[in-house]
Amino acid sequence: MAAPDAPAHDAWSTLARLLFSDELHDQVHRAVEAAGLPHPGALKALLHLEGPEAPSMRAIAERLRCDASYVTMLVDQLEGAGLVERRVSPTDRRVKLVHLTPAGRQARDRASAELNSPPATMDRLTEREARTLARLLGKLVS
Amino acid sequence: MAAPDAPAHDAWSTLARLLFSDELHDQVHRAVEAAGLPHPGALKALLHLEGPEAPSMRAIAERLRCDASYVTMLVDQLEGAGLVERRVSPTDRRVKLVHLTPAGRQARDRASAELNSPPATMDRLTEREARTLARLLGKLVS
DNA sequence: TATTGTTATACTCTATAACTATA
DNA sequence: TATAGTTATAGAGTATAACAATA
Repeated sequence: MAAPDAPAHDAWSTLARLLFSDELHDQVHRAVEAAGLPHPGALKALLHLEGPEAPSMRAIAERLRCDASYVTMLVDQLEGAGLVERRVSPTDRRVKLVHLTPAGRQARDRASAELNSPPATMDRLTEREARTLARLLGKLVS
Repeated sequence: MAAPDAPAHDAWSTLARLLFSDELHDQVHRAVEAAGLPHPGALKALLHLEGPEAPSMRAIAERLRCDASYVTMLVDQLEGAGLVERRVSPTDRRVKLVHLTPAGRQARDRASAELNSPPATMDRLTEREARTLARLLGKLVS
């Protein structure tokens, strides 16, 4: 563990505070509403359907770190809202692949735009500072 | 809303990804355990008791953006664990102020230390970069 | 009458266990 | 027999509504 006065410690603890900020909390809820979803769990599932491959129920459960039975309910809701559809896998009839519908793609994009739109406090940074911030954070997530 | 290619947008979307990472998710749960709390909601409440002023039940509800009745249950749990105590306000007998006990202060500090300890990926930044990052993030949270 | 906090209650989110169908 | 998904059920987390005490 880094010393409590190390720059790395300072940077990280500020980041951690941001996690608990009302700012972020509200933004998630706005994104949930923007996509017309019942709760944040459904949003998380929808955002994980980003890639070109339609994942299986089990694959979704593993990415979300939740139980398979919960994915059943989650996909039931999304399917009820017309955002996804289940298709039986051509290679294994036990497996169901979850495909985004056009409406689902729109909902996901709306939610994504809402989540990624910077909050008002971002105005406190100059353009140059924002660019620096993006670069430094990029090193942490890659 | 900022243009999707603006530096502010880049910075924030990277930040958002980081805040939803499993890394941070796991760290929160370790902090919850370090303080001996039943769930993350209680941790959030405990961390909001940081300042010198003991907040009222209602003030906590507003900061946590939850219902007052839930704060009653939350403070019941914290009080049952000996971490806080309710005191009737001297100026308004309807109001109850929530004070940290010495044990509560210790628990909060343990959780805080766990939450603030930087993960391994922080090593990717030089000391100078970390200092810059801390400064820029600091502008966002103050 | 309006406000603070509590109690009683109900709803939502998530997990465990037992079951069906396919491999 | 083992695996993918579903159903039934139970538990935790959170909200709503009615209430008591104080202002």
